[in-house]
Amino acid sequence: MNIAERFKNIFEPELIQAIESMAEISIVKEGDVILEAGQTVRIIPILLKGILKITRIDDSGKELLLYYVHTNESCAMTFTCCMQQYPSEIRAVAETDVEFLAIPIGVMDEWLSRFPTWKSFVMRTIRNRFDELLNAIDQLAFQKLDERLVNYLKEKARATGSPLINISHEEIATEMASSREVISRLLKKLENDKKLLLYRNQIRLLKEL
Amino acid sequence: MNIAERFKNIFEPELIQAIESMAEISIVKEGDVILEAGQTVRIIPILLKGILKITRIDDSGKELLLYYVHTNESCAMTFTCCMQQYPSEIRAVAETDVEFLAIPIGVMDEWLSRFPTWKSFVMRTIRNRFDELLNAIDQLAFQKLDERLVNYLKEKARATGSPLINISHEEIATEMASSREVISRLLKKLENDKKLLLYRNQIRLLKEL
DNA sequence: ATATAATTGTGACCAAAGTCACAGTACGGT
DNA sequence: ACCGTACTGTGACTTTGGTCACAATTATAT
Repeated sequence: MNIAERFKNIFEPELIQAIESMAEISIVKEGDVILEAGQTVRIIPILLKGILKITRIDDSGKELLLYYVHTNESCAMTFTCCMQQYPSEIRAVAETDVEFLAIPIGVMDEWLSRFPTWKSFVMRTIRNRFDELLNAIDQLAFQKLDERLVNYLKEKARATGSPLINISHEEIATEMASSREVISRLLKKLENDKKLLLYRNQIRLLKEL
Repeated sequence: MNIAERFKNIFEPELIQAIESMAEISIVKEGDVILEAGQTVRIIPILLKGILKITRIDDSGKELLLYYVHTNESCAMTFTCCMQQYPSEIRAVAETDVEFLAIPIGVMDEWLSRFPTWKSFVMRTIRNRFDELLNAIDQLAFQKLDERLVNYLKEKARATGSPLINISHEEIATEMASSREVISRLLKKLENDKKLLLYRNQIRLLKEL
């Protein structure tokens, strides 16, 4: 699908033209790091295909999943970072193979005044990310680990569109800033409760979950 | 201090004029709720005096302090909420007596395109609030309660500009989504370690903290 | 095919945090 | 001065989650 076709419902024609003339298409493989914490933000990504995973890294290297960026979405952090050339606070990794439009950050300021649809897109994105960060905070502050795990699995399934999740217990533990043994035990309990099925490097969520 | 004087370094003259013609000044007392979770956002507040406390409320009523809004600052949530008239995700309470400019949300969209200094103010605010939410997430995900408590106390002292904090253990427990007994014990330990002094409804932070 | 590495399962133990119960203390109002 | 209430301190216990140790299983590479 070309850019004009894809965005004709959310961006005005002049903006689509501007995007076509300024943006480059980037393609990265699953697992590739798009943006490392601390790096300076150089482009605004708009996803054409695939899923980005946004995580927060602790000084000691521990990690926590914040949210996913889906097709036709962008990452709010880059908007605000790029306005003043701040370094990134987060890490963005390709959760699947990913194709995205890379828009140079220099146009941000001008587009914001010039294109109403860009302004709404930016504001909508920022709002969604705020909500997701608040959701992460809710989970951490108010939920126990077993509830967080169920939520994590459901989100993962929703993001990938499949109840079959390919991941090891170790990876889950990392993304939830917990430890492998604890996750293994909680998963086993969920399996005993007929909420899911466990395989090696794979989990099948059942409708009971 | 009048508005023109106060904002002459961050807002352009036309914007200051616009603010003067559109904004009302509101005065609220310590403890007053400016915005309740779920309420629709009707104004953008810019603080002239005092401190706002922004908290997140759980379904079950549990609470968590997110951040403070200081003089000359605004709250990013309202920016993004008001663009599309969403209900508020957070509660805003006057931590001290507060005086603020109430700007009707209708002007937001136009000002964003029309005044470069308003655009930077909005973006800077959003960026700061993102950072603060990320900080809250770091605390919850990676720090133990005793470290969080120390951090909480330092923030409180910084916000109010005094090492003498007027608060009960119960209130601290609420704002940290913990329980009173645990907070009492941790505070006692900090007192034994000569990091602070405990009084009734009052805590004095020592320089050793 | 076999060795090696990665993954999973589990028991035992520990540490952190929450809960319960209750006592003692300080404060505010009459 | 006295009473009722809010606040603080603390011991005992429970739950949750993290750590250690080690076994069993499955995948991968040579």
